[in-house]
Amino acid sequence: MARQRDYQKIELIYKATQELVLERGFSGLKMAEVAQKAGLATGTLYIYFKDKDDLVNQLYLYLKRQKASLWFQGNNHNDSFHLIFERFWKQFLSVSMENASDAAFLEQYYRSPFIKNTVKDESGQLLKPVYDLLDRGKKEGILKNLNSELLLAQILGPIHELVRLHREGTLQITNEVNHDAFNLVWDGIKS
Amino acid sequence: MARQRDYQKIELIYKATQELVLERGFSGLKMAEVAQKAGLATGTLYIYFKDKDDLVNQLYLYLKRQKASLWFQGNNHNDSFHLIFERFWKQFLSVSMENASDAAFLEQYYRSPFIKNTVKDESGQLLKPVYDLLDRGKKEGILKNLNSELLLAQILGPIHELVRLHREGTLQITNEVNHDAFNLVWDGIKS
DNA sequence: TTGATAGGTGAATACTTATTCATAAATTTG
DNA sequence: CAAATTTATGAATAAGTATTCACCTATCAA
Repeated sequence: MARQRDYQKIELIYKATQELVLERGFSGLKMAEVAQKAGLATGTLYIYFKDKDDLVNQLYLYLKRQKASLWFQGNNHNDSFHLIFERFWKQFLSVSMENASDAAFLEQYYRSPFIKNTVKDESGQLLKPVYDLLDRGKKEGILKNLNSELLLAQILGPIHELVRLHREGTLQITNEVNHDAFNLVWDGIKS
Repeated sequence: MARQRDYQKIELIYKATQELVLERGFSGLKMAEVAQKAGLATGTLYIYFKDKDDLVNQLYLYLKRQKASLWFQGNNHNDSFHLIFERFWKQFLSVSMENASDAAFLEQYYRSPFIKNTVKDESGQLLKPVYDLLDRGKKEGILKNLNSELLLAQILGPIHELVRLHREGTLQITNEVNHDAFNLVWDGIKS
Protein backbone atom coordinates (compact mmCIF):
# COMPACT_ATOMS: atom_id res chain seq x y z
CA MET A 1 0.00 0.00 0.00
CA ALA A 2 2.00 2.88 1.29
CA ARG A 3 4.50 4.14 3.76
CA GLN A 4 4.38 2.43 7.14
CA ARG A 5 4.44 3.90 10.62
CA ASP A 6 7.80 4.10 12.27
CA TYR A 7 7.22 2.84 15.76
CA GLN A 8 10.60 4.07 16.90
CA LYS A 9 9.03 7.51 16.73
CA ILE A 10 6.80 6.55 19.63
CA GLU A 11 9.87 5.93 21.73
CA LEU A 12 11.27 9.30 20.73
CA ILE A 13 8.02 11.00 21.65
CA TYR A 14 7.88 9.24 25.02
CA LYS A 15 11.45 10.13 25.79
CA ALA A 16 10.95 13.79 24.91
CA THR A 17 7.76 13.97 26.95
CA GLN A 18 9.38 12.54 30.05
CA GLU A 19 12.38 14.82 29.83
CA LEU A 20 10.19 17.88 29.48
CA VAL A 21 8.05 16.87 32.46
CA LEU A 22 11.21 16.47 34.49
CA GLU A 23 12.52 19.86 33.39
CA ARG A 24 9.42 22.00 33.64
CA GLY A 25 6.72 20.00 35.31
CA PHE A 26 3.52 18.60 34.02
CA SER A 27 1.67 21.77 33.38
CA GLY A 28 4.52 23.16 31.36
CA LEU A 29 4.25 20.34 28.87
CA LYS A 30 3.73 21.71 25.36
CA MET A 31 3.08 19.63 22.30
CA ALA A 32 5.25 21.88 20.14
CA GLU A 33 8.18 21.36 22.48
CA VAL A 34 7.68 17.63 22.65
CA ALA A 35 7.81 17.55 18.86
CA GLN A 36 10.91 19.69 18.69
CA LYS A 37 12.74 17.63 21.30
CA ALA A 38 11.79 14.44 19.49
CA GLY A 39 12.99 15.91 16.20
CA LEU A 40 9.55 15.74 14.62
CA ALA A 41 6.91 18.12 13.38
CA THR A 42 4.07 18.99 15.70
CA GLY A 43 1.54 17.39 13.43
CA THR A 44 3.36 14.09 13.53
CA LEU A 45 2.43 13.66 17.17
CA TYR A 46 -1.18 13.55 16.07
CA ILE A 47 -0.51 10.62 13.78
CA TYR A 48 0.64 8.47 16.67
CA PHE A 49 -1.58 9.89 19.39
CA LYS A 50 -5.12 11.19 19.25
CA ASP A 51 -4.31 14.21 21.38
CA LYS A 52 -2.18 15.36 24.28
CA ASP A 53 -4.37 13.54 26.73
CA ASP A 54 -3.88 10.29 24.85
CA LEU A 55 -0.12 10.72 24.69
CA VAL A 56 0.13 11.28 28.41
CA ASN A 57 -2.09 8.35 29.31
CA GLN A 58 -0.33 5.96 26.94
CA LEU A 59 3.03 6.95 28.33
CA TYR A 60 1.81 6.37 31.84
CA LEU A 61 0.69 2.85 31.06
CA TYR A 62 3.90 2.15 29.19
CA LEU A 63 6.06 3.16 32.14
CA LYS A 64 3.84 1.53 34.70
CA ARG A 65 3.85 -1.81 32.91
CA GLN A 66 7.59 -1.59 32.53
CA LYS A 67 8.07 -0.98 36.25
CA ALA A 68 5.59 -3.67 37.26
CA SER A 69 7.42 -6.27 35.21
CA LEU A 70 10.45 -5.73 37.43
CA TRP A 71 8.79 -5.99 40.82
CA PHE A 72 8.96 -9.77 41.10
CA GLN A 73 12.02 -10.42 39.01
CA GLY A 74 14.26 -13.27 40.15
CA ASN A 75 11.77 -14.87 42.49
CA ASN A 76 11.07 -18.52 42.83
CA HIS A 77 7.71 -19.78 44.00
CA ASN A 78 9.44 -22.03 46.50
CA ASP A 79 11.11 -19.13 48.26
CA SER A 80 9.76 -18.20 51.66
CA PHE A 81 7.14 -15.51 51.99
CA HIS A 82 9.51 -13.28 53.88
CA LEU A 83 12.17 -13.54 51.22
CA ILE A 84 9.80 -12.87 48.34
CA PHE A 85 8.19 -10.00 50.16
CA GLU A 86 11.48 -8.37 51.08
CA ARG A 87 12.76 -8.65 47.54
CA PHE A 88 9.51 -7.22 46.22
CA TRP A 89 9.52 -4.26 48.60
CA LYS A 90 13.12 -3.30 48.00
CA GLN A 91 12.74 -3.79 44.29
CA PHE A 92 9.60 -1.65 44.25
CA LEU A 93 11.44 1.12 46.05
CA SER A 94 14.50 0.98 43.87
CA VAL A 95 12.50 0.74 40.67
CA SER A 96 10.45 3.75 41.78
CA MET A 97 13.54 5.86 42.27
CA GLU A 98 15.68 4.46 39.52
CA ASN A 99 15.17 6.93 36.74
CA ALA A 100 14.50 10.55 37.59
CA SER A 101 12.43 11.28 34.51
CA ASP A 102 10.33 8.16 34.90
CA ALA A 103 9.72 8.97 38.53
CA ALA A 104 8.86 12.60 37.88
CA PHE A 105 6.39 11.63 35.21
CA LEU A 106 4.65 8.90 37.18
CA GLU A 107 4.45 10.93 40.35
CA GLN A 108 3.01 13.98 38.69
CA TYR A 109 0.67 12.04 36.48
CA TYR A 110 -1.26 10.35 39.22
CA ARG A 111 -2.62 13.54 40.72
CA SER A 112 -3.06 15.28 37.40
CA PRO A 113 -6.28 15.97 35.57
CA PHE A 114 -5.11 13.79 32.70
CA ILE A 115 -5.74 10.52 34.43
CA LYS A 116 -8.55 8.47 32.98
CA ASN A 117 -10.46 5.88 34.93
CA THR A 118 -9.76 3.17 32.39
CA VAL A 119 -6.06 3.79 32.80
CA LYS A 120 -6.38 3.85 36.56
CA ASP A 121 -8.15 0.51 36.40
CA GLU A 122 -5.53 -1.11 34.23
CA SER A 123 -2.76 0.15 36.41
CA GLY A 124 -4.65 -1.22 39.41
CA GLN A 125 -4.61 -4.62 37.73
CA LEU A 126 -0.86 -4.56 37.84
CA LEU A 127 -1.09 -4.84 41.60
CA LYS A 128 -2.92 -8.15 41.38
CA PRO A 129 0.22 -10.24 42.08
CA VAL A 130 0.86 -8.08 45.11
CA TYR A 131 -2.60 -8.81 46.49
CA ASP A 132 -1.96 -12.49 45.86
CA LEU A 133 1.26 -12.29 47.76
CA LEU A 134 -0.48 -10.63 50.71
CA ASP A 135 -3.09 -13.39 50.70
CA ARG A 136 -0.34 -15.96 50.89
CA GLY A 137 1.24 -14.14 53.82
CA LYS A 138 -2.06 -14.03 55.66
CA LYS A 139 -2.80 -17.67 54.96
CA GLU A 140 0.60 -18.69 56.28
CA GLY A 141 -0.12 -16.66 59.42
CA ILE A 142 2.90 -14.47 58.85
CA LEU A 143 1.00 -11.24 58.19
CA LYS A 144 -1.66 -9.66 60.34
CA ASN A 145 -5.04 -10.75 59.08
CA LEU A 146 -6.21 -7.34 57.92
CA ASN A 147 -7.81 -5.88 54.83
CA SER A 148 -5.32 -5.88 51.96
CA GLU A 149 -6.00 -2.24 51.17
CA LEU A 150 -4.97 -1.37 54.68
CA LEU A 151 -1.82 -3.47 54.52
CA LEU A 152 -0.96 -1.97 51.17
CA ALA A 153 -1.32 1.57 52.50
CA GLN A 154 1.23 0.56 55.10
CA ILE A 155 3.54 -1.05 52.56
CA LEU A 156 3.45 1.44 49.71
CA GLY A 157 2.74 4.67 51.60
CA PRO A 158 6.23 4.90 53.05
CA ILE A 159 7.70 4.12 49.64
CA HIS A 160 5.99 7.11 48.07
CA GLU A 161 7.34 9.33 50.84
CA LEU A 162 10.84 7.94 50.48
CA VAL A 163 10.79 8.53 46.75
CA ARG A 164 9.78 12.13 47.37
CA LEU A 165 12.51 12.63 49.98
CA HIS A 166 15.01 11.14 47.60
CA ARG A 167 13.93 13.38 44.74
CA GLU A 168 14.01 16.48 46.91
CA GLY A 169 17.47 15.52 48.15
CA THR A 170 16.29 15.50 51.76
CA LEU A 171 17.29 11.93 52.38
CA GLN A 172 19.89 9.81 50.67
CA ILE A 173 18.60 6.28 50.28
CA THR A 174 21.67 4.23 51.13
CA ASN A 175 21.59 0.47 51.58
CA GLU A 176 21.34 1.01 55.32
CA VAL A 177 18.39 3.37 55.02
CA ASN A 178 16.77 0.94 52.61
CA HIS A 179 17.19 -1.83 55.14
CA ASP A 180 15.90 0.22 58.08
CA ALA A 181 12.92 1.38 56.07
CA PHE A 182 12.05 -2.18 55.17
CA ASN A 183 12.17 -3.26 58.80
CA LEU A 184 9.84 -0.43 59.79
CA VAL A 185 7.32 -1.78 57.33
CA TRP A 186 7.89 -5.41 58.17
CA ASP A 187 7.57 -4.96 61.94
CA GLY A 188 4.29 -3.21 61.32
CA ILE A 189 2.62 -5.82 59.16
CA LYS A 190 3.94 -9.08 60.60
CA SER A 191 1.52 -10.85 62.93
CA MET B 1 -9.98 58.02 53.75
CA ALA B 2 -12.15 55.82 51.63
CA ARG B 3 -13.96 52.59 51.37
CA GLN B 4 -12.41 49.69 53.28
CA ARG B 5 -11.74 46.17 52.23
CA ASP B 6 -14.27 43.57 53.15
CA TYR B 7 -12.22 40.70 54.48
CA GLN B 8 -15.22 38.39 54.41
CA LYS B 9 -14.69 38.37 50.66
CA ILE B 10 -11.46 36.49 51.19
CA GLU B 11 -13.40 33.70 52.86
CA LEU B 12 -15.83 33.65 49.96
CA ILE B 13 -12.99 33.46 47.48
CA TYR B 14 -11.30 30.65 49.40
CA LYS B 15 -14.51 28.69 49.63
CA ALA B 16 -15.26 29.06 45.94
CA THR B 17 -11.71 28.05 45.02
CA GLN B 18 -11.82 24.90 47.11
CA GLU B 19 -15.17 23.83 45.77
CA LEU B 20 -14.04 24.28 42.19
CA VAL B 21 -10.87 22.29 42.79
CA LEU B 22 -12.98 19.51 44.26
CA GLU B 23 -15.37 19.57 41.30
CA ARG B 24 -12.97 19.88 38.39
CA GLY B 25 -9.48 19.48 39.66
CA PHE B 26 -6.64 21.86 39.96
CA SER B 27 -5.95 22.49 36.35
CA GLY B 28 -9.57 23.31 35.67
CA LEU B 29 -9.45 26.20 38.09
CA LYS B 30 -10.47 29.43 36.34
CA MET B 31 -10.39 32.86 37.87
CA ALA B 32 -13.64 33.85 36.20
CA GLU B 33 -15.39 30.86 37.72
CA VAL B 34 -13.97 31.48 41.14
CA ALA B 35 -15.34 35.01 40.95
CA GLN B 36 -18.73 33.87 39.77
CA LYS B 37 -19.01 31.21 42.46
CA ALA B 38 -18.00 33.75 45.09
CA GLY B 39 -20.55 36.23 43.76
CA LEU B 40 -17.91 38.76 42.79
CA ALA B 41 -16.51 40.31 39.66
CA THR B 42 -13.36 38.85 38.18
CA GLY B 43 -11.42 42.01 38.81
CA THR B 44 -12.23 41.93 42.50
CA LEU B 45 -10.06 38.87 42.93
CA TYR B 46 -7.10 41.00 41.90
CA ILE B 47 -7.78 43.46 44.72
CA TYR B 48 -7.34 40.77 47.35
CA PHE B 49 -4.74 38.63 45.60
CA LYS B 50 -1.89 39.60 43.36
CA ASP B 51 -2.64 36.87 40.86
CA LYS B 52 -3.89 33.29 40.61
CA ASP B 53 -0.65 31.95 41.93
CA ASP B 54 -0.92 34.13 45.00
CA LEU B 55 -4.50 33.07 45.66
CA VAL B 56 -3.64 29.41 45.50
CA ASN B 57 -0.59 29.71 47.71
CA GLN B 58 -2.37 31.83 50.32
CA LEU B 59 -5.21 29.37 50.46
CA TYR B 60 -2.80 26.50 50.92
CA LEU B 61 -1.14 28.16 53.90
CA TYR B 62 -4.50 29.11 55.36
CA LEU B 63 -5.75 25.53 55.27
CA LYS B 64 -2.48 24.01 56.36
CA ARG B 65 -2.21 26.25 59.41
CA GLN B 66 -5.79 25.49 60.28
CA LYS B 67 -5.18 21.75 60.13
CA ALA B 68 -1.90 21.93 62.01
CA SER B 69 -3.53 23.78 64.89
CA LEU B 70 -5.72 20.74 65.46
CA TRP B 71 -3.04 18.03 65.45
CA PHE B 72 -2.11 18.34 69.11
CA GLN B 73 -5.40 19.56 70.50
CA GLY B 74 -6.33 18.32 73.96
CA ASN B 75 -2.90 17.06 74.91
CA ASN B 76 -1.16 17.53 78.21
CA HIS B 77 2.61 17.54 78.45
CA ASN B 78 2.41 15.05 81.31
CA ASP B 79 0.66 12.47 79.18
CA SER B 80 2.71 9.48 78.14
CA PHE B 81 4.47 9.46 74.80
CA HIS B 82 2.30 6.65 73.55
CA LEU B 83 -0.88 8.49 74.42
CA ILE B 84 0.20 11.77 72.84
CA PHE B 85 1.46 10.01 69.76
CA GLU B 86 -1.68 7.96 69.29
CA ARG B 87 -3.88 11.03 69.68
CA PHE B 88 -1.71 12.92 67.23
CA TRP B 89 -1.77 10.18 64.61
CA LYS B 90 -5.50 9.62 64.75
CA GLN B 91 -6.17 13.33 64.82
CA PHE B 92 -3.89 13.88 61.83
CA LEU B 93 -5.75 11.21 59.90
CA SER B 94 -9.19 12.45 60.80
CA VAL B 95 -8.29 16.07 60.18
CA SER B 96 -6.88 15.10 56.79
CA MET B 97 -10.08 13.40 55.76
CA GLU B 98 -12.55 15.65 57.49
CA ASN B 99 -13.55 17.96 54.71
CA ALA B 100 -13.55 16.70 51.15
CA SER B 101 -12.84 20.05 49.56
CA ASP B 102 -10.01 20.86 51.98
CA ALA B 103 -8.48 17.46 51.33
CA ALA B 104 -8.82 17.73 47.56
CA PHE B 105 -7.19 21.12 47.54
CA LEU B 106 -4.28 20.22 49.79
CA GLU B 107 -3.61 16.96 48.05
CA GLN B 108 -3.60 18.44 44.58
CA TYR B 109 -1.68 21.52 45.56
CA TYR B 110 1.38 19.74 46.78
CA ARG B 111 2.21 18.22 43.42
CA SER B 112 1.12 21.19 41.40
CA PRO B 113 3.28 23.73 39.64
CA PHE B 114 1.88 26.46 41.87
CA ILE B 115 3.85 25.52 44.92
CA LYS B 116 6.49 28.01 45.95
CA ASN B 117 9.52 27.13 48.00
CA THR B 118 8.77 29.78 50.60
CA VAL B 119 5.37 28.26 51.14
CA LYS B 120 6.84 24.77 51.25
CA ASP B 121 9.27 25.95 53.89
CA GLU B 122 6.60 27.53 56.04
CA SER B 123 4.44 24.46 55.82
CA GLY B 124 7.48 22.38 56.75
CA GLN B 125 7.82 24.51 59.90
CA LEU B 126 4.40 23.31 60.96
CA LEU B 127 5.88 19.85 61.39
CA LYS B 128 8.37 21.10 63.98
CA PRO B 129 6.29 19.90 66.97
CA VAL B 130 6.07 16.50 65.32
CA TYR B 131 9.84 16.26 65.04
CA ASP B 132 10.07 17.28 68.70
CA LEU B 133 7.65 14.54 69.62
CA LEU B 134 9.71 11.97 67.75
CA ASP B 135 12.83 13.14 69.57
CA ARG B 136 11.08 12.62 72.87
CA GLY B 137 10.06 9.12 71.85
CA LYS B 138 13.60 8.25 70.85
CA LYS B 139 15.04 9.71 74.03
CA GLU B 140 12.62 7.67 76.13
CA GLY B 141 13.70 4.58 74.23
CA ILE B 142 10.17 3.94 73.00
CA LEU B 143 10.85 4.56 69.34
CA LYS B 144 13.51 3.00 67.17
CA ASN B 145 16.49 5.29 67.08
CA LEU B 146 16.30 6.15 63.40
CA ASN B 147 16.43 9.30 61.29
CA SER B 148 13.26 11.32 61.85
CA GLU B 149 12.65 11.68 58.12
CA LEU B 150 12.57 7.92 57.87
CA LEU B 151 10.21 7.55 60.81
CA LEU B 152 7.98 10.26 59.42
CA ALA B 153 7.77 8.53 56.06
CA GLN B 154 6.52 5.53 57.96
CA ILE B 155 4.05 7.54 60.03
CA LEU B 156 2.59 9.89 57.43
CA GLY B 157 2.96 7.77 54.30
CA PRO B 158 0.16 5.40 55.25
CA ILE B 159 -2.03 8.37 56.17
CA HIS B 160 -1.74 9.83 52.70
CA GLU B 161 -2.72 6.48 51.23
CA LEU B 162 -5.67 6.09 53.58
CA VAL B 163 -6.92 9.55 52.71
CA ARG B 164 -6.78 8.67 49.04
CA LEU B 165 -8.60 5.36 49.58
CA HIS B 166 -11.22 7.18 51.59
CA ARG B 167 -11.71 9.85 48.93
CA GLU B 168 -11.97 7.27 46.17
CA GLY B 169 -14.49 5.31 48.22
CA THR B 170 -12.30 2.19 48.14
CA LEU B 171 -12.06 1.90 51.89
CA GLN B 172 -14.39 3.16 54.59
CA ILE B 173 -12.36 4.44 57.52
CA THR B 174 -14.35 3.12 60.47
CA ASN B 175 -13.12 3.31 64.05
CA GLU B 176 -11.90 -0.23 63.74
CA VAL B 177 -9.95 0.48 60.57
CA ASN B 178 -8.53 3.59 62.19
CA HIS B 179 -7.39 1.52 65.14
CA ASP B 180 -5.88 -1.26 63.02
CA ALA B 181 -4.11 1.29 60.87
CA PHE B 182 -2.61 2.95 63.89
CA ASN B 183 -1.31 -0.34 65.23
CA LEU B 184 0.34 -1.11 61.91
CA VAL B 185 2.26 2.11 62.22
CA TRP B 186 2.98 1.73 65.91
CA ASP B 187 4.30 -1.81 65.67
CA GLY B 188 6.63 -0.61 62.94
CA ILE B 189 8.19 2.32 64.74
CA LYS B 190 8.33 1.11 68.36
CA SER B 191 11.73 -0.17 69.48
C1' DT C 1 7.80 3.20 -13.53
C1' DT C 2 3.73 4.96 -11.90
C1' DG C 3 -0.41 5.66 -9.38
C1' DA C 4 -2.25 5.17 -4.90
C1' DT C 5 -1.99 5.57 -0.18
C1' DA C 6 -0.63 6.88 4.17
C1' DG C 7 3.01 9.20 6.79
C1' DG C 8 5.23 13.87 7.64
C1' DT C 9 5.37 18.94 7.87
C1' DG C 10 4.75 23.42 10.26
C1' DA C 11 2.33 27.67 9.50
C1' DA C 12 -2.27 29.10 10.29
C1' DT C 13 -6.30 28.56 13.04
C1' DA C 14 -9.22 28.48 16.90
C1' DC C 15 -9.85 28.63 21.42
C1' DT C 16 -9.00 29.25 26.14
C1' DT C 17 -8.18 32.06 30.05
C1' DA C 18 -5.30 35.27 33.11
C1' DT C 19 -5.04 39.95 33.68
C1' DT C 20 -5.95 44.83 32.81
C1' DC C 21 -8.36 49.09 32.83
C1' DA C 22 -11.87 52.61 32.05
C1' DT C 23 -15.70 53.50 34.62
C1' DA C 24 -19.00 53.32 38.46
C1' DA C 25 -20.15 52.86 43.28
C1' DA C 26 -19.28 53.06 48.10
C1' DT C 27 -17.08 55.08 52.23
C1' DT C 28 -14.60 58.17 54.84
C1' DT C 29 -13.17 62.68 56.45
C1' DG C 30 -13.22 67.56 57.09
C1' DC D 1 -22.46 67.48 51.87
C1' DA D 2 -18.58 67.41 48.76
C1' DA D 3 -14.03 66.01 47.72
C1' DA D 4 -10.94 62.37 47.99
C1' DT D 5 -9.82 57.82 47.86
C1' DT D 6 -10.21 53.10 47.38
C1' DT D 7 -13.10 49.19 46.28
C1' DA D 8 -15.90 46.84 42.74
C1' DT D 9 -17.20 45.82 38.04
C1' DG D 10 -16.88 43.06 33.76
C1' DA D 11 -15.93 43.82 28.96
C1' DA D 12 -11.79 44.15 26.35
C1' DT D 13 -7.08 42.78 25.89
C1' DA D 14 -3.17 40.00 25.47
C1' DA D 15 -0.84 35.69 25.39
C1' DG D 16 -0.31 31.20 25.11
C1' DT D 17 -0.96 26.77 23.10
C1' DA D 18 -3.60 22.47 21.30
C1' DT D 19 -5.05 21.06 17.07
C1' DT D 20 -5.94 21.30 12.13
C1' DC D 21 -5.05 21.12 7.31
C1' DA D 22 -3.27 22.06 2.69
C1' DC D 23 0.58 20.50 0.81
C1' DC D 24 4.76 17.50 0.45
C1' DT D 25 7.21 13.02 0.53
C1' DA D 26 8.21 8.20 1.05
C1' DT D 27 6.88 3.62 0.18
C1' DC D 28 4.28 -0.13 -1.73
C1' DA D 29 1.74 -2.90 -5.29
C1' DA D 30 0.94 -3.68 -9.88
